[in-house]
Amino acid sequence: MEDDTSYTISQLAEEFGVTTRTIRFYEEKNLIHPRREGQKRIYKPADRVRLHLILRGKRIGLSLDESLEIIDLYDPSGNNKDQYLALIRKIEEKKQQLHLQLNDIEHMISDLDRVQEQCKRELNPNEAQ
Amino acid sequence: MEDDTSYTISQLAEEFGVTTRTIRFYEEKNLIHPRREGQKRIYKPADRVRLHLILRGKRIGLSLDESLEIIDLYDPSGNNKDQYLALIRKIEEKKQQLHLQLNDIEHMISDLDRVQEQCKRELNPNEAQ
DNA sequence: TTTTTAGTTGACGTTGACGTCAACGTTACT
DNA sequence: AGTAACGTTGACGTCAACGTCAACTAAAAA
Repeated sequence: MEDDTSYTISQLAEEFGVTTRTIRFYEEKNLIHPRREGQKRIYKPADRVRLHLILRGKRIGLSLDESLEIIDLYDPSGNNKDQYLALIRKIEEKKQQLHLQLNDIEHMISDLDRVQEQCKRELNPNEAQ
Repeated sequence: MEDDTSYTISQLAEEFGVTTRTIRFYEEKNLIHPRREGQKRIYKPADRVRLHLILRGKRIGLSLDESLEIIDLYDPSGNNKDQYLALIRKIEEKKQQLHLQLNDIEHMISDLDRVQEQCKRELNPNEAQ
């Protein structure tokens, strides 16, 4: 049942539109941990997912460290009750942050909507608003 | 009818939780243009709004240049038909970008929701889900 | 009048996130 | 055996977005 697909560094680079340098840099910063075959890196689906999460994080303005924090929330690396509770709290915090960002973006969009409407009114001053 | 409120640099810094250095830096980058009284900067409500927009941009991961682009969309600095049409298109593009970000964030939130639910299930394995 | 208390202008330092070589090692063809 | 094509490890460069510090000015308070 385990997926034995694997990728080279340039395959992933191509797929996600980043350079190989970038991917190696992420490894240097401990965001990804590909295995080695000889001296070459080989990437498994799990690594691909991590890369995907990092890049999604980047798109919404997270730093690499922040993305790493979120990725770490995915692996329940501890197994006792307290750690689960702590994890749930952390996740709650992250979600709140994200909701704040959602708010900012929604405001920005509706601001732009207003400006756009104003523009259109300038163009057609005669039409009923 | 004009609002003659004005602010010092440190008032704004305090209000928005940034340093005065940051605000001066934004001026150096042509994001804000306060007037001078002697050699001191004096900030008007319009400047405050610009600062607010910049910081909102930062929170959602925009660069200063990107924020500036958006801010510029607010001032219909041109007045002919073509310029309005161009402006409307630009705004549409920005909105689309923002919708993509919205999507990323929503996905991230629902991912975290799932992880959190899974955590809770680990804690109470007996309860009906 | 001296001393705080803002504020100002440089100039240089720093940090994060990579880019850009250079020098080298495999593997795969020809 | 030679030569591409792809990979590797340093090491250094770069750019944005500030931080830090020094040396100065102006106004206000003690």
